[in-house]
Amino acid sequence: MSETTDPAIETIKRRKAPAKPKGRVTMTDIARAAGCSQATVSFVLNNSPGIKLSQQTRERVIEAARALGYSAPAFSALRKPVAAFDGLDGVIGFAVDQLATSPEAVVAIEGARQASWNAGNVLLVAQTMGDAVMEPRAIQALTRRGISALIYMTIFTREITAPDFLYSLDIPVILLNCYTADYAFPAVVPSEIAGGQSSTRHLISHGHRRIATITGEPWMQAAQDRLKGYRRALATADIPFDPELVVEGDWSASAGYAATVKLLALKDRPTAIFCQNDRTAIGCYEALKEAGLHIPQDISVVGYDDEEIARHLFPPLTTSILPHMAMGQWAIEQLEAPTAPGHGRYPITKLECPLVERESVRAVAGG
Amino acid sequence: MSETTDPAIETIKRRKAPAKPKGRVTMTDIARAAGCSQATVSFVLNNSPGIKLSQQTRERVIEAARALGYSAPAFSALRKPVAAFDGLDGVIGFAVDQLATSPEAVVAIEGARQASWNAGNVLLVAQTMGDAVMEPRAIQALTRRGISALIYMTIFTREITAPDFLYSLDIPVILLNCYTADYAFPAVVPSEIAGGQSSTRHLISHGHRRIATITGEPWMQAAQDRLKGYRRALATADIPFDPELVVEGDWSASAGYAATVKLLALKDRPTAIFCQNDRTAIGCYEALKEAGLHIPQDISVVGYDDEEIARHLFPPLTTSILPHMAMGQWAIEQLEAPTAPGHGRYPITKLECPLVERESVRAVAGG
DNA sequence: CATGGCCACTAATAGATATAAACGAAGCGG
DNA sequence: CCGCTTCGTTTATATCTATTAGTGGCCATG
Repeated sequence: MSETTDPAIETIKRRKAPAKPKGRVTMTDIARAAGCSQATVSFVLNNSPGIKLSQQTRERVIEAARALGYSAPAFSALRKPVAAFDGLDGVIGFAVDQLATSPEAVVAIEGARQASWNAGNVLLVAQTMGDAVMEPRAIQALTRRGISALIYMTIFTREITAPDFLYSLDIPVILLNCYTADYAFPAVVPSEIAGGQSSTRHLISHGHRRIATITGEPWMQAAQDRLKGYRRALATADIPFDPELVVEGDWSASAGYAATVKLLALKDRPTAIFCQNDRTAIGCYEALKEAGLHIPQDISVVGYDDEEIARHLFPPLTTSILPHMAMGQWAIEQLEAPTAPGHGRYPITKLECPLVERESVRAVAGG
Repeated sequence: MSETTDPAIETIKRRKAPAKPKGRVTMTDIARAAGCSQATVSFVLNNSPGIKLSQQTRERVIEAARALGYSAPAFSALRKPVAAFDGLDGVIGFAVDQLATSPEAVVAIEGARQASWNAGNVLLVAQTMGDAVMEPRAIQALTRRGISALIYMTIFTREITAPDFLYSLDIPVILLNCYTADYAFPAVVPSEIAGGQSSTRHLISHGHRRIATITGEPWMQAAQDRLKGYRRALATADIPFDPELVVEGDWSASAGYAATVKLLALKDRPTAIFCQNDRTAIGCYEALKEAGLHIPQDISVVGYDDEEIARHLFPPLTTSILPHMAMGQWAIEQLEAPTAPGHGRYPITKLECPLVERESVRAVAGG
């Protein structure tokens, strides 16, 4: 006896099916939840002109729609593959925790924009403010719009535990200035170790041997790495490491001031100071000037970050450029590469921090 | 013998087709254009898993869909009315011509973000680069999936002819730092006239009577208005206007330098200089120092814009703050106001540029 | 207390989309 | 040459959405 071929039974089975937990939310579902008809839901959601509905009903419907997570279909095929070749308009999302607090975010966005502009890709920027509630909303606002890829940036270089939803996106995700422990996404960060090393090497090559450094807040990755680079450069040049010459700061100008005062009190004063960011260098300048020392005749100073102000200090400060522009470009290039990222394991890419020589370093007299 | 071109049949076919002047593009339309069935279109557009299709067909469908401008429905009711009261997530679009060239854009965005954050609204930023091709794309990337409102900002304060599509949006549009001749949108700009006036008045109130000014590029609105404010302040104080004391610059430091040199060559030197932006003031400082004059003992200087650097000049520069933060907030407040803007005629709102007093102004000796 | 208008909404249905099933062509093994 | 598969697509249909044409209740009116 063939049990599957009786047409009548088949029909019945299919009819029964309407116990449909299809997962998908329909207007009928909303109607049920809101206690009205599907037609009403349609009217409300489309703001159909010429239809009069009570405010009450409207609100109930919208509330129910939100509660059930109703949303328009995505048509994922219509998202343009972010493209280097054709001139069409892909949309790339750029999520960053903060835009305004430091210029780096804007610089990275600018790098990404330049890189994507030629191919005709549009960049949409959203701020997450590192807020657990708003971050998903902000990123949802991007993904709902059918972006082809997402660049996720943090202001501070650091390891992050990516929010869960990053893993379930069906588009390429690139991390900028941060990375995850599981290497699930391509990531790019500045090469702070190399930066610290080349800053220090720069001083060494000018004949300095007593080189002090003022660090940032020690729990920050960047501070650790810049210090590591400093030590490497010393080691490479066979200069013994002297803990006396490392003073802990906190990235602030006032800490730079205090640290410099401390360094000047040493019996064997340094001939050069590597300030691990430009703000610290500002405080350092201040303290040196108060002590009657001239930069760079009496003492050399280098900073880090190449903030706008570094150019306007007197004398202009030799410092290292954070490669945020290049990082933005890199992120886009990854997307445009023939092997656009899926999900797998990716190495962390580090980009160099080039040194800009200005006038705060001079060869040491007896060098 | 023509096999396909019987005119009568052609006509009939054409007549039949327009039976659907619905305007809306459907999958069936795409199918017809791509030479396949509606089902195939559905498969392609949804990237339906488990369905195998030739690359060729896929491409033809996607191409046709793009060509016909197929798009998902927007469900306008689901975009949360930008709301001061409830805690739901409206999405507000922020289009600006350039993000990176000057910090004002970011400041305005920050103002808007702060104002919208509490209400739970998300801000999405797109750059138009003032590009006729990319601007519509960028803004479309915002509007496609439903934003509740659009803020349209330019870097330079000026009158614009708004792109046509701004008029056909069904959401409130606010202009920031620009305005249209037809007053079709609420607009907010800095009150440059009042700013120029209060800068000048500040000098007058410190006893200055010979007050020079170095302008910006004269075709720019801001330059004209600041100059107008300067003249008004003089007039109010019954100080005769002396054309000798107005030197044309171009916002640059080098123009500020040259202009200052010119002013110092006057028989009757000014005792104060109103530089119409901070960069000009930098050049002005330079020239004054070279001439052996001390600020503010020998001569007072005020700037305009309150750029970061104004704080770090020596002496710190008294200048006027561009109210971009406030303008961003204002834009959001308009949206949240009970009478959210539709389309009509709106006055141009001007926000004050507050003066920050630092140390570059001193009362004139015989004042 | 019929009458009619209008308000807020629903029923019915036309129109669109998603998907299961079927179909024809190509390849292939026997 | 036949049956069996697989692939790429269509057919047919179930579902979902938009819209036209009501429906019933409420109120004012005569």
